[in-house]
Amino acid sequence: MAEKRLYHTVANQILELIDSGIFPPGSRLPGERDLAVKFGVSRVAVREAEIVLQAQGRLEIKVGSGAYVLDASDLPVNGLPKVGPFELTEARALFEGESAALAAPMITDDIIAELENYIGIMSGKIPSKMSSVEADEAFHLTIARATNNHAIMFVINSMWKMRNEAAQLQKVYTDVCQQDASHREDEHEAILIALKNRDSAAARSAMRTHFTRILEALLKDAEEEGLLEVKRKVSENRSRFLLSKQML
Amino acid sequence: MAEKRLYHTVANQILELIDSGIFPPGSRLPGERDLAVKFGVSRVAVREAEIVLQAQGRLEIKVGSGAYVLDASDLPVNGLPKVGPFELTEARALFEGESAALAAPMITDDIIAELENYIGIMSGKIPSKMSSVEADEAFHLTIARATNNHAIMFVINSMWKMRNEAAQLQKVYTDVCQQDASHREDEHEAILIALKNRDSAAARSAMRTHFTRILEALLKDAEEEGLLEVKRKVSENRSRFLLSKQML
DNA sequence: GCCATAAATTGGTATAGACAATAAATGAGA
DNA sequence: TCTCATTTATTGTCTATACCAATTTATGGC
Repeated sequence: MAEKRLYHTVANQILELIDSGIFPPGSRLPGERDLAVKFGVSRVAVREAEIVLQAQGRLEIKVGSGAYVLDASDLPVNGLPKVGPFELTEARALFEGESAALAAPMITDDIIAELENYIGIMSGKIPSKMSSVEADEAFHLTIARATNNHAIMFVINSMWKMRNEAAQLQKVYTDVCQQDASHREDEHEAILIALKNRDSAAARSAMRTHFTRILEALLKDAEEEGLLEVKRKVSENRSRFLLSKQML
Repeated sequence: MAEKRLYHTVANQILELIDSGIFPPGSRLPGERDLAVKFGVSRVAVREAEIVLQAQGRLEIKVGSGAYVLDASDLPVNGLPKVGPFELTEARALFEGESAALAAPMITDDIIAELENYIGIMSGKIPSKMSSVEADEAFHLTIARATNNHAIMFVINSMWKMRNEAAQLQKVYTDVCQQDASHREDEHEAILIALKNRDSAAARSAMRTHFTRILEALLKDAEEEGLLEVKRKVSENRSRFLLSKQML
């Protein structure tokens, strides 16, 4: 394990101490001076190692206090958190609703034509190498793109990544979607019409209705499985969602 | 731009040199010794800054040769997009508005007390080691946390990261915020009252008003600078924003 | 012009010290 | 005995200097 830079080997040595359980998350590891003599290196080497570990989110260094081990299991992997289907759908209802509302007044005819194309692909009327779910994703991302706001595009894109990168989520979603594809078609059509009319409120409402239906299908689906733990969460979420429906 | 650690400010200074085009991707930047005297810091500080930039994939350091600028465009997409102040504020107005609206019906008294504390810190009435901007950040993130939705927390958190990680954005924001801190106090107070009343619509409206004011301050600020290129963008954004105001 | 060698440049590491923020120990007063 | 302010010790931060190793550039003989 001959590293090029000294601070690399030191960083790995520190990580070994952490992973071996000697310094569990939350604990404070020895001071720079102690580690320096322990590893037989200079303080700057230890310091540089801790700096990169801090940059990687593995340590938190507090001045005058010490370096504390962070929980690596939290969310460093993709930068995306692990979320459940209810959470994600609720968030998408809100955020994609706003995305559509903002896009409505400024959408171009070109983009509307693009959206029509995606709807055609999803319904199978337009042949394409694109799959149905890919067209679905493109539909929502294109609306976000119509806002000309990179922050919004990033958010919508992140939502879809969360959906795709969790295998469990993916299954739940495809189950729900395929089970009533006709609803989905109608809902997408409604969104498109609202955008064509440049009607912000209608676009927001249509988008929310879309996700509302998905969420209700998720709830129904979860209830059928009849797991006790799931049921508890469902009732929680159902009440939450009913509240959020009032906000419309 | 008072950073906590020296190497942070140095790293940002180096990034400015890169982004300004003085040191395009592929070029070699001055030696550690030169940069040290140029920035008026020690060589170690420059070195630590370059180490973190290397960890972030922005630099490649070759022993005996120098530090070379890497192309920032082709680094892994796990990062955040670069967004302008207008985009970010617009997105935050929409998303944080929904965050507050969802939080309102289910917020707990504990969290409300926490929010009150942050407001006190921002106004200086409650002494704390927290800075004003840190309290501001905590205020908005706490509201997102009150939604109990990890996807929403992720989004709001991402927004704040975009704000913090762009040195340019940071400056613009602090300029605008400090210039009328009293407005900010009133607006935060209004948000808190709406949450206390568990009033979704009022919470959304108060949050949007908050960002609306920030955006208008940004527009005014940009106009005063009178740069031609900026002016063009401003007029674009102003019209867009007026449209989004109609949606409220 | 070519190429091996020497010199200058550059990053890498070490040491020692001063400084500032924080935490721990101390002690005076209630 | 408890509380709180003060002192003391610990810890991270930054600087300055020096030396080493790797690389690049200059040099000089061929």
